[in-house]
Amino acid sequence: MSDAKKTYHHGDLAVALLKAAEVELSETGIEKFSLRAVAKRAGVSHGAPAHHFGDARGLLTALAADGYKRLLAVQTAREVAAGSDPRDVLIASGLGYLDFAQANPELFRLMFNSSIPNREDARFFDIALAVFDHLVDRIQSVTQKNPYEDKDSMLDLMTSWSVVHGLAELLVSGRAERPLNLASLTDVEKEAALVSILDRANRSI
Amino acid sequence: MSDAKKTYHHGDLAVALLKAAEVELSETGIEKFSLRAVAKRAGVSHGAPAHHFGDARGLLTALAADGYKRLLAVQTAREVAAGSDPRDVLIASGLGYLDFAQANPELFRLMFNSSIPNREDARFFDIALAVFDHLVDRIQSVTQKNPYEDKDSMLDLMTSWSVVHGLAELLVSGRAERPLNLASLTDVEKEAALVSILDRANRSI
DNA sequence: GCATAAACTAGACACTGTCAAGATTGTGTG
DNA sequence: CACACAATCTTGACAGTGTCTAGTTTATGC
Repeated sequence: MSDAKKTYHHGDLAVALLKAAEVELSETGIEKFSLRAVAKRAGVSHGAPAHHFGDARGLLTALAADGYKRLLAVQTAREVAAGSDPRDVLIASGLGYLDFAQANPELFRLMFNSSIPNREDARFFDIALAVFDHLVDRIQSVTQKNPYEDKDSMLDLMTSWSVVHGLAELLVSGRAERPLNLASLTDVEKEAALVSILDRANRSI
Repeated sequence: MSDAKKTYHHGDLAVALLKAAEVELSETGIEKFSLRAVAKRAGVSHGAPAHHFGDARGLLTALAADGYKRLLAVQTAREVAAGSDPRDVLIASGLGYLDFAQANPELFRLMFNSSIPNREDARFFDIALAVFDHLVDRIQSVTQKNPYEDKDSMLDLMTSWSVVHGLAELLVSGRAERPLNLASLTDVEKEAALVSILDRANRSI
């Protein structure tokens, strides 16, 4: 966009549209998201996105899939900084989940709170499964059992996932604000509170 | 609607619109919700709802507030059937939360997954607070401390809320389907699995 | 160099929520 | 009972939306 000539053919409109869509999403929110506004933001006609993504749903599916990729990256970044104890790594993985949600609230809502993304889409399905399987690995490191084979271990996984996801939802929607008195907490105190919650829920593992 | 004469003035259009809105919501989903379709369903012109609810957001705020009332009712119904042990009552309260979510998935999503309802609206705010305070009571019965005053007790509350809410989200969105193999479970087995998850997360309380 | 495909534009269509103006009906006051 | 007034509802208009189609421009392969 910056130093690109204004040619008829954009060059890499697909990625430009994804970037524009994310900015549009984070600024206007998912309910007021407009495909035409995205096209305008990318400096292109309102019909252009169709050729790359089919329809609005296609664009948002691609954006959500990219979100999963970044979610996984944030989680693994947290994990490597956590040390080697499997339980610590599991908690760190959860903190990465919370990091991502708070840093990209509208994208998070697109990924989890809306039925817009097409979950049958291959690329979306694969990366979403990869994120789930990553959690499977984290749990297995703690329980020493494969959740896919051991029923109790899968229940542990669902417990762990539920609390992390639920807490993320409560944070993103602002519902955790008052109960946890977040406004008055430093970043360190806030993280301590979140760790404390994750820890309680995972104590039975 | 059934035996009502087709008069110019409807009589109780407000409640008729709420009912129509809920049917419309559950059938078409929140993303394709249409105010004009609701008006048509109620047999009234597209401009009629405005007089009772202002705009679409007003109608959906009222519907969401009604949802909170019913959520609370489902929870208390579960609780009275649970006995007297505070921990059992807390788990039962959570099961009521899950009951409501699964019985009214789109309404649940409207209440928690969208920024459409106006949370500053007095009626919405009051009933939502009542649901939260109900949880406060349930936790206090277990911890013997007031979460509003005792920090640890509030962290217990947030843990409990997070897991219930997160599990509800995973159920409603279909993400819990495969991991828990829900399709092959009887109702009794399914409830046992859910109780098991809630139990694990609340074990530290 | 040229046919063909890809990329993009521009206009049309049906649909949406909201607003304003007018028609109809209920209600309270004399 | 009559009548003014307010509440209720209809109708039409407006700007905005996503998607479709036809046409224009450009890149690519032979």
